[in-house]
Amino acid sequence: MTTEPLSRARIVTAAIDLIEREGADAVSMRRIAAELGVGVMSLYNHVPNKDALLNGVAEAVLSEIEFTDDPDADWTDRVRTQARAFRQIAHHYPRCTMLVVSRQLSSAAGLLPVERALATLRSAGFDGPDAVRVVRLFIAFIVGSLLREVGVTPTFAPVHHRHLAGAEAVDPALFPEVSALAPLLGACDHDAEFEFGVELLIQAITVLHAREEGAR
Amino acid sequence: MTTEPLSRARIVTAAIDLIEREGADAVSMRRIAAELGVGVMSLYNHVPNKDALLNGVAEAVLSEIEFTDDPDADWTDRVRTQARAFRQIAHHYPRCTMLVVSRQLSSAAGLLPVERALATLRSAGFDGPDAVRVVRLFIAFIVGSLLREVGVTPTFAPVHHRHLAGAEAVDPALFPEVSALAPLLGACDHDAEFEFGVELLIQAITVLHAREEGAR
DNA sequence: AGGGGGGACGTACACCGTACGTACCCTTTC
DNA sequence: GAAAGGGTACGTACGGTGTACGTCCCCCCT
Repeated sequence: MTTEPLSRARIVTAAIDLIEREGADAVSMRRIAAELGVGVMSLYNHVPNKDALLNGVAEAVLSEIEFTDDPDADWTDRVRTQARAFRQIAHHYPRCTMLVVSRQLSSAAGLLPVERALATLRSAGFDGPDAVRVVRLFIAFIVGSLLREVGVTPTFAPVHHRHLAGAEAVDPALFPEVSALAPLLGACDHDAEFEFGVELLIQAITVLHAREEGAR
Repeated sequence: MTTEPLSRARIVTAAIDLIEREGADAVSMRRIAAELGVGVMSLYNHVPNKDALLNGVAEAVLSEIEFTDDPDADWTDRVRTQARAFRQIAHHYPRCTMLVVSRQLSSAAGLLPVERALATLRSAGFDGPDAVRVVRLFIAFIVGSLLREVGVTPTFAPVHHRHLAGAEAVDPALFPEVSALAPLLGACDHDAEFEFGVELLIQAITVLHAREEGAR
């Protein structure tokens, strides 16, 4: 049996697999070591501590985003594409999403998406401050969307037909709107919801863009 | 000494205090018990387990949002006000924000904000599906903003002048835009950033609103 | 007065992250 | 060839965690 040498990369991918298979709570150094058929303390030869390992996981996931940027396309299309690319994480690594979103990584992995977004906006004619503002707006929207999609943020979905028609659903007297719109709130087409948000944002920054062009 | 009887409420507020004082990592059943001058296992007479306790914390924080809704105001003003009210949590309980945002609570506490938002939008003339979409859009934006504000989400701030002018900052060859805009990325006026986003979103849904009115 | 239920508490267990010491192997140097 | 050195794997051990379980005591109700 060719037991290839332990390495940071192997540890990180083992952690990712474990998280996707059993959830973030299942992650422990012992568990990962067992997964790799290795002593617990051997991990520490390649990773300073658990926290750094989780940062590694976040970076690895983040750096798998495929940015196929076509510089000739319309800037709105490029923005659309980049936003969708970012959202891919939630599909490829649903249970790692929380991790990616909830640790700030000062490494290069985290900077690439920003670089691309800024380049797109700058080349479209936005000035520096506006480009930064718009990027932050998009990131906030995408992060919030991913969290909802991953099932973690308050979807604020009502009790969602707890199994049967649990009569204890929502008190229509206290929450008239919520209970009236319960069917809509209970279901969520994440794709459609995301696209709606992206289009709305793009349209909004388009008028910002027009204003800048006009002022020029 | 009038040692008032242990209660779920007392436990939850002790947890909130502890989190705000020492951060979420400091929370342990033993720690909270010590804080209350009480045996560890006594807590379990009022709270089924730690997870439920943290849910209680999230609900308590969430339910402290002050919604002073003026039904006579312009609907855009009401939306603005509600968005800002939600953001207040980040200021009152900065270190609890992550908790509020990262657990889905199916209790009534989580439904109130949605109820208010839906009511505002419906009374402004949005139909059901659009109202739900818009609420979700706003929640995504606000959640994402709060996470950034609380310092947890990838601000994607570059190395932020690590102490001195650390020459290892950002490679301008790899990240030209990021390094060019580093001063802007390094600083973030959260208030301004939030207002920018809210105004842009409101403006965007205003045209959606106009379209609906026109079709009527 | 007696009985019963609920709250407070101590002990115990399985698991966690990781500091530290040890044994091995592989490479480099004489 | 031998010796020396460094990096890797590993076991043990410590202080911490959540919580299951059993015991005690007090208060209230009959």
